Amino acid sequence: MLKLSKMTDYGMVIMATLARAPRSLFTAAELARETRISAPTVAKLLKHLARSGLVASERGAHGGYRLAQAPESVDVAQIIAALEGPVGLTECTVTRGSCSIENNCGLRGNWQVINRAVNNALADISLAQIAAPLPDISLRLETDTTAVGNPASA
Amino acid sequence: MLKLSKMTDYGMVIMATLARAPRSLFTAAELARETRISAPTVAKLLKHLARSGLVASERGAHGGYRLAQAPESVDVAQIIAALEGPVGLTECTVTRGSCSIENNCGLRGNWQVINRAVNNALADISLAQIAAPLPDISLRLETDTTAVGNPASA
DNA sequence: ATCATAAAGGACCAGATCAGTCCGCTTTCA
DNA sequence: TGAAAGCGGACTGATCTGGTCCTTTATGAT
Repeated sequence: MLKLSKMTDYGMVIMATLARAPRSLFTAAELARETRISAPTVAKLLKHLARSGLVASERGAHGGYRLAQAPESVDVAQIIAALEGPVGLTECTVTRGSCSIENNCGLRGNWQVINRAVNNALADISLAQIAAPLPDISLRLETDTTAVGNPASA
Repeated sequence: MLKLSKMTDYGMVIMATLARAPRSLFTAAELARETRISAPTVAKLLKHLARSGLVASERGAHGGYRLAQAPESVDVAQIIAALEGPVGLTECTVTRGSCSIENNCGLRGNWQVINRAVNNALADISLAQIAAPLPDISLRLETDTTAVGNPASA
């Protein structure tokens, strides 16, 4: 299905939550409550996000996490990369010599281009757009907006 | 890493091989030899590809597989969809009600747009381009063609 | 007719990966 | 000094993936 891991998905939700109050400090527990994701999982994710510099942490009694950068300057590709490594549809484009066919195949170069195309698609979308209550991004990315319908109103 | 399954990867190699002789009939065994992928695996893949209409099969003594459509009119997104279902980065965009957060999340609509962007990137590349010995596709998709080097010469 | 070839379909298994939890340690503030 | 909160990693159970095998069906050749 070419889907990203649930963890990454959760991570995106957490990032979106942080992005709606970009300057505020949240404890892991608060974020767990807000997102309905289990506390240990949230904690784990936040550690990863902190290590890759997407969120800033403050330790100690009144510690917590906050976004490290403005929501507008973070993109989806970055978040995905932080949580599951760089986008690479095939093994061979990331780790050479990992595929038994490598010699016969000859598609390697082409895959690399495809990866870049996908990556660009993801890099075109900012965290701010993801966090926005609703459409916003529908317009500029695609004319055909089938099935995006969703009657929310802040 | 947002990668597709090895099976899909192999499937792509098989499709590329078929595409280099679009009218010829290949037995599963021949394709296995040519691609260096194990025979049972190739057979399995071909079954899937046949069911989704990307390859045509002929049973019986002189049977085999051939491409069902011209390489130019098949795209990467189709092949991926055939082998691992429709592109959908998150569960919720494919199967509603599968995510425990679904209500709180609010990103669903946005994800759908992202999926479409990725899908378009993949649909922009034809099987013919994938099967081409080399660059071809480098130019039109991306200016930055770092590391596509590969000294093949049919 | 019968046999060999080849695809169709599905059952099956071992191993890897993933989601999720838990622990002990460190830092900060009251 | 103790409570709150992050840090780092180990661990486990369940799911999924890759890969194999077997039986059945269809076709062509002898």
